[in-house]
Amino acid sequence: VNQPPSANATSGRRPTMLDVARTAGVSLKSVSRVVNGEAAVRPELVERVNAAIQHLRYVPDVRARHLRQQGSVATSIGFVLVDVANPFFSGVLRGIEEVARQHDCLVLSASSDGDPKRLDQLIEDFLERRVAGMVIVPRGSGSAMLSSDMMRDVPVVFLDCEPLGPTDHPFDVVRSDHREGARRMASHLIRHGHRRVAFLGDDVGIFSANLRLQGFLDAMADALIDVDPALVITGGRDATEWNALVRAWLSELDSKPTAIVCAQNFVTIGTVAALHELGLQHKIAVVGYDDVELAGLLQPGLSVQPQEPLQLGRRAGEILFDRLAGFSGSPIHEVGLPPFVERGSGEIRP
Amino acid sequence: VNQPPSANATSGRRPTMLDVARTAGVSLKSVSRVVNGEAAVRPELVERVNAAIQHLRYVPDVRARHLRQQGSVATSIGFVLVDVANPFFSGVLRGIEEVARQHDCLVLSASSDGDPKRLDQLIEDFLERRVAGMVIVPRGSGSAMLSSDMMRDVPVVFLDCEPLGPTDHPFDVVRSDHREGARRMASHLIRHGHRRVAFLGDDVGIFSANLRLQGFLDAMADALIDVDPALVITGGRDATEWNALVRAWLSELDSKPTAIVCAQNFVTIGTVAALHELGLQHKIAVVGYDDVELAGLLQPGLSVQPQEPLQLGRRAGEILFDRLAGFSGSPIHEVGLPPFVERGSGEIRP
DNA sequence: CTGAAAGCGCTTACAG
DNA sequence: CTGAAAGCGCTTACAG
Repeated sequence: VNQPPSANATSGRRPTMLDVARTAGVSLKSVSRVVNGEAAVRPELVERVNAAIQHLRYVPDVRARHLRQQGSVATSIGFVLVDVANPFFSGVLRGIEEVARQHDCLVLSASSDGDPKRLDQLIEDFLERRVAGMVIVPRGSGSAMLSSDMMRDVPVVFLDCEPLGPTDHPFDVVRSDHREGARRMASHLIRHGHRRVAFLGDDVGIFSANLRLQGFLDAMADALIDVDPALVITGGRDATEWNALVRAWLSELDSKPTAIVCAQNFVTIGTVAALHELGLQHKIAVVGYDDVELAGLLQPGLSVQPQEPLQLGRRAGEILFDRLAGFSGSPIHEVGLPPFVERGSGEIRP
Repeated sequence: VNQPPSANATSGRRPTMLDVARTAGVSLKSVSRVVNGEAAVRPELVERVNAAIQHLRYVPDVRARHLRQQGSVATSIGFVLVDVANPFFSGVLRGIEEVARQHDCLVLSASSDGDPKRLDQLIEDFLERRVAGMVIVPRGSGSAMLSSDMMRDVPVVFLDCEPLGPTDHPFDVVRSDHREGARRMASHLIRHGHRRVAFLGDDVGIFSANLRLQGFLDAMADALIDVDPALVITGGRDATEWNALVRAWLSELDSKPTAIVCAQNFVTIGTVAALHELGLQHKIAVVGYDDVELAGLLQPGLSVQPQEPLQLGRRAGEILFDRLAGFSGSPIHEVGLPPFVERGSGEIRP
């Protein structure tokens, strides 16, 4: 697409360090010294080399550099997330990126869509590229990678989820307190007089979704309320599906819920839209896990249990780079939860 | 963090192809053949090699592979965006990622925050990692990279923006029709009876923001309306800043606008919040560039000129891989615009 | 069908 | 302060 530079020795291929050395009339090693900013080089040589670099538009090849250096410096890390188009994950990515930048490190990211095969494939892809470390959202049970020792020598921080299964894992974890968050949401509704409280969320095969359901059940049990199985719904994939699902569900139901716990941002968006379309937004109380843009401007305002995606990403990044710097303490388990936000929808009484 | 595998020859370092060859009792080249799925290998050898690979948990090093292969296959591409936490850009990233996946290619992405120095730094970082191609949002005037021939041999697709300046560039472009979109928004408001129409947007030093302002001015000129400079505001950085800015601006203004064009998603969110907080949401008409989550559930619903981030990303990715496959037609300029969406806020009359 | 040698672009370890 | 040689982990080009 672009034109090659004015005639020089490197027609076609990119100039190499040897090309620079020849142009500058010095040895390969001297160029290497200049490129890496090593002190002990005669200023006049530095001049000549830099001139040659400028003239040839030489850009060093970090892949070649690291082939010999082996893993001495981190040049890129990997982030396996579920879907980068979900604002929760893109917020986390931004947080990781900020920490990586401080270490002159770039982030390779990819969406697994919760498919364990794809998750494993991506982890392998990252290993093949020799990322210095990985942040992984291990959603998708049955991952072979997570249980193998394939990732030895590569620090891993689990974010948002942990692998399911009985065995403990040796990795660091950064996530919100899914169980306590959901418990808090449900008991908030119960405290406002509700007993027919519904739970809408992702498949319970998902670590975070499972804990959130547990938290919901905790609150119901604490209040001695029997859970009506007809009020526990899972399986929507996006906001559009949840909208349709909620409308069908509410219209078929004999005894409607007076309050709903939405366990995730897309669930919340679909459900709130459904309630508005049915004209029930002032009748049925709703609380959502994850904050949503414009939530405060709805009528009623949407009460939520927020997460702090940017902060989660930063912490995961910091821990990862601590590991890369040699920190070898026992696995870190950072499980936090910002305060619940009341905006109206969660304070509707039955 | 993790334990090394049971005793084998590669204590400490990752196993190499040579380790596999020794374990399997074959030559280096035979392992290479098996790893790359070349046909002409005796089945029994394939067995032995695969067993050794399993045993050692060997993962090939693609960086070493490509050192010799040079740019024959694309293993990663770069995406320089403005802010991955902005849903517009994360949607685009998702679209690029989908196309890259079809080519077994990973995406390296990074946020420039619109800083030209950072933009140049990121482009250089990507070149150093020898990405096969790049999608770039060239926001930030004064980039040296974009005007140099530093990127020769590396296909580049510009997304959302193009470099500012008099000179033409030889790169492909995928973006929405900023000027026409904004013209449409303003003339929609004018058609509903407004003459005091305000424009709130990013700095005019930004390609897209500039065009959107032009489109606004086009519509005003077409309607023979003089633009009041007090009604053209730029400079907010995020929704929170825009909210404060709009409230201050509206309270200081003698003659308020009856309608507002918000040129970007964060501008829209901040402005709509400000109007709601001032109780003016039914008094002043608003239209926004970019669709926003929950926009349809507000009172009144938010009318927008949407973009299709996923689609933009996909097209940029497709064009990039066409170039990588050898397509050498003249630069592609894809400038599209989905239909305007009426939801109420843009149809308020003065 | 299999393998020994040279080379990709750089760094390390060593000698001057 | 400078450079020639060996090597990082793989592939290419060639010979058998």
